[in-house]
Amino acid sequence: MPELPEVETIRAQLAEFLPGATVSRVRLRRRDVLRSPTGSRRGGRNIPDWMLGNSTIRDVERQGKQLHIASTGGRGLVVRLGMSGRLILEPPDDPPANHRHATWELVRGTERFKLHFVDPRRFGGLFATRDPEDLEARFWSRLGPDALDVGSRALAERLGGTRRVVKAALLDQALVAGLGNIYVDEALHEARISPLRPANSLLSSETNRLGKAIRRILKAACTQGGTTLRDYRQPDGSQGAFSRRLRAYGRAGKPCDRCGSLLVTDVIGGRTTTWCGVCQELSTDNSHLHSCRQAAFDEKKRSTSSSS
DNA sequence: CTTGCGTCCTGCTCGC
DNA sequence: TGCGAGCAGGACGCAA
Repeated sequence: MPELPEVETIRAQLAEFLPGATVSRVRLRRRDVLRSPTGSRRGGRNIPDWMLGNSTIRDVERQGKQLHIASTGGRGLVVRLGMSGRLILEPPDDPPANHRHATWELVRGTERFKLHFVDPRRFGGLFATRDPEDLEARFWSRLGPDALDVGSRALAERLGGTRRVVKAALLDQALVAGLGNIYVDEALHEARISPLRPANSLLSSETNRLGKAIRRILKAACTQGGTTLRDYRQPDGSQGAFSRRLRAYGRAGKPCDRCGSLLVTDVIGGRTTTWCGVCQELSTDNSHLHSCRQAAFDEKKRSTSSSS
């Protein structure tokens, strides 16, 4: 399930191969995967144009979880990966994957390769853009600041503007762009903030911690090539290595690695959420309690590790 | 306007 | 061993 670090990993790989290459042929096997700039799912005779046929790739950009493949002529293609979407660079002798809804054949000098858009669950899609202004107006202006380097002040301002629980607010791409279920749980755990806190109840000390946690975790995950769970793969087929560093997501019932309490789970903001009910505090004025518990936990850890 | 919930879609896991 | 139910989740539409 690609979130910002996964999409950034994909962007970086594609940015090595695509710029300078020309699209010699396009195939769209499932028409409803492509949306024209008017929103139509039927591009008619324009499909090759909307899919960048005969144009040369200039750059591959990212904002939040959205990718944009820009051509030198101004047109572009926003790629949303949704849940199960993948972009696969296919060496000519690679076995074909199922659910290849779109394929681009690319040429650069004597070099030829294919790029496939694969998306079994079809939550993702391709969105044609006419030019950079169109991209800005219909896509990127609707996203909040990119989570990879969101400032703690910007974050505080935006969280302060909504009464939703902080878990739901952080999943909203218009508030901050790039977080999904995994990294929201990780960031809230690291920042010791309960997912149930109303977003506008956070103190500035807490939004500072949260901002730091978001940036640190996303950067670490980018370095590791993302988190691989189920569907996600890099364009070259390799897996991300961040999975084993998850401390909250997917660890319901297991001990919190900060205080030892068992992590709890519930549906919050429509998404399965895992957190520590003890050290991710629900109220604002008991951080002293937290530090006491942590000291006790550290003490316990020291004594058990020294005795074994 | 803001907020919350149902829906889409397929593949995998779990339980009987 | 086989099969069906349940779950996973990003974004959007609609309702309160």
